[in-house]
Amino acid sequence: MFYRDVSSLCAPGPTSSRNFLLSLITRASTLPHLSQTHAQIILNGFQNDLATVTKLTQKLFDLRAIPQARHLFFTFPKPDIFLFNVLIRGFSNNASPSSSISLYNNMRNHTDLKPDNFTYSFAIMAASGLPDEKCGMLLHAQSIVDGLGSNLFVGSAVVDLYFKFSRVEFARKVFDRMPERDTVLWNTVITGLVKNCCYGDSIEVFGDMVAEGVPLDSTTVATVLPAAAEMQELRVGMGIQSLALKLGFHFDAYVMTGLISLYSKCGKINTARSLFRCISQPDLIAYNAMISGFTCNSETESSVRLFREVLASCKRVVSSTIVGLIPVSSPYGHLYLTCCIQGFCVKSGIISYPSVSTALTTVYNRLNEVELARQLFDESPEKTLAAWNAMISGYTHNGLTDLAISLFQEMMTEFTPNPVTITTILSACAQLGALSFGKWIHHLVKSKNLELNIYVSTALIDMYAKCGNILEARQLFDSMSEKNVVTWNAMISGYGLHGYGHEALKLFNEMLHFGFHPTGVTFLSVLYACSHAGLVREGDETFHAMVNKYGIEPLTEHYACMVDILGRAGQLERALEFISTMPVKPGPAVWGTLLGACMIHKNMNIARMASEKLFEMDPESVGYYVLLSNMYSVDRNFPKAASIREVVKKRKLAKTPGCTLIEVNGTPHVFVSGDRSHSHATAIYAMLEKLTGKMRELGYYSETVTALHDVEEEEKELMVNVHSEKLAIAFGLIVTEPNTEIRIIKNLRVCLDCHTATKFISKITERVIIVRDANRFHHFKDGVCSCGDYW
DNA sequence: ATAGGGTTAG
Repeated sequence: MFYRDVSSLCAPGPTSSRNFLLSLITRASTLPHLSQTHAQIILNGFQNDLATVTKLTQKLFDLRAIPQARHLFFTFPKPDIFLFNVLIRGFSNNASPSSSISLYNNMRNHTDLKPDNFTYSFAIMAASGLPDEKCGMLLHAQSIVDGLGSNLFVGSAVVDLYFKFSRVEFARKVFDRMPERDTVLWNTVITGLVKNCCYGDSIEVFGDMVAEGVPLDSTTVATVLPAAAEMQELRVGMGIQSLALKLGFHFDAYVMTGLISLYSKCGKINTARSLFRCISQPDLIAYNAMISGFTCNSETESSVRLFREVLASCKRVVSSTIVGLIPVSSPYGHLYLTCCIQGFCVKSGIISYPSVSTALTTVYNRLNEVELARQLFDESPEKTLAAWNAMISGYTHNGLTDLAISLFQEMMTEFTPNPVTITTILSACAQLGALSFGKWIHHLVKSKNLELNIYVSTALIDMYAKCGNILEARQLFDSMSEKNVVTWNAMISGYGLHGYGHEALKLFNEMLHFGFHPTGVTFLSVLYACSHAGLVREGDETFHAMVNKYGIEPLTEHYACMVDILGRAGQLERALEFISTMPVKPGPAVWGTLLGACMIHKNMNIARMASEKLFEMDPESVGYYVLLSNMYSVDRNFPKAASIREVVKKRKLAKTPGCTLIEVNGTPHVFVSGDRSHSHATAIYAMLEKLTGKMRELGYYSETVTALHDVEEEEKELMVNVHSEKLAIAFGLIVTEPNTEIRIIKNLRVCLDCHTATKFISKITERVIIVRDANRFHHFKDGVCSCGDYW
């Protein structure tokens, strides 16, 4: 408002020339200073001089005086295209892209003005900050019409625009069709690919750039390094490093920081440390990179020490410094440290930074302190999308999928989900087996052009596999141009889940053929597949390759899986021998698996031994008592079986109630054993009775012996017939069209009787029935189950 | 015009 009365601000002086006024504008470093200059401009009669006003407007934007700049422009009688450009850029740089665009439209109404390459470049940059891509695409088309499509400035802006809207293919097409490409254009493509998680592609483009002899600059190197870091491709990163050394910008501050981050992320913390020591005066960002490097390599002490150093050197600590210090990647055992950091943040006020509270929320969630996490989330004054994502993912990881989904729905009223939200919620869908919700998310992915995001597509594969749609998972897998280890792992474990052992092994070999390095998870997926398909020799070989060829140390899960493979195949003695070779003490998972195998092969001696270990290690878990009791029943040793059930009763151990879910038209229906609460209950029981009759004719009889354990003998047959699986299937038969698939999900393992019954039902009704239980998938068709009655 | 560190994810 100080523009209204300017006369008081300036003393009358000698008449200034235009050049003198221009230099005054350049030198003005504060707003009052500039307004004084403005007064002088008016006094000297230069208020309608284009060059002077343009420069003044530019300066006003530099000093973030947006309303003043706007006022100056709108009171100016005849702006030229250059002045328009200044305004369009100014608004765009000051977070008002919509003002830029309306100014651009305003400009188009002046028939005497012709937009130039700067106009388009600035307007397109502004459009990339809008919520919708349409405006940018229109501008792109208009720039082509005006013959500016091949202009380098315009081209860079267009490429950047498409990347910002995840239109990776569009961006690449524009780039490919540019007749001339300079370093900045190449850099823009590399940056865009990295931002869209196309790390491999960005490295490839970098390679093309080198091959074509395009001059690199430090920006090129600084942008491509994070791609190598993210892929943990140390050798690629080192190749880039040596190139930088040859070209003379290895010691550029941006490059150095990128290298520190590269080595840290590839686990070479000592190299990162010595690079850091090379920097004589590290800036804050270099410190941040080093602190976070220590943290993610579990060198918590070094991290804290460096942080203290930053504090002592009177450098201002920023939120990202703290974020790097928070032990997100290695939270275990750091609850106390996390609380201390939180204390520091509260005292210093840094807690109000969303990134800080989000990182703290994550650590609490990873330490299973869900309530502490939720409290932090609730107390955050500004809830960013990342904060919501952190909390939703925390719920998902802690098995609280229903809370995750309701929080997601709450979030949707404020935000539109980003790739992180989508991967998280897909993981919740996978856990729940919520196929139709997952499909809905898939549509969302398509509408947001996020199919090329490797996290998203991998999560989709995982979701489809875990929700029973293995073919859809495979189609997605085949359509992906870029895959990483996790993608392969997801597909392999999907095959394992469905009992397709040979497909899993085939894929594993393909993966090796393509040069991917298998991880511990890869081997677990392969072993799991072997166990579900009864592939003993293959499992054996895989385990040995993992240890001897790939040098991966097996975890308890790997051992348990091997015990499962041997045990299921009836090689119980070998399984026992295998356990004795374990370098770590076998835990409940290992003995539990062995007990399960004893159950299948009716080996009482080893079962007794395994259960003794289990009761000792894990007395609260009721599952083992059930298994042992069942074994005695099979052995016709009913008194012993009953005595074990007594123990369970006396210690008030509760068995997880079995329940089955079926989704019809997107609505979930949950059944428990003997359930009569469903609105279709009468029809369901009538259907079951009809089916049971037909099944008996075909030779079915209830497997009363092993199905039940804590129920009196006379109740057994009655209850077996109303297991939740059967209720859900009967309901599915009633409400779905003939010949359609029926999919159900059981929270525990499907029992033998239900398994047999489902085979009969699939034959009688000519339906494909897909059952997901706690362990795997069973595909029933024409009286046969894909698991070969071996699960 | 492009640029290094940091939060949320498979």
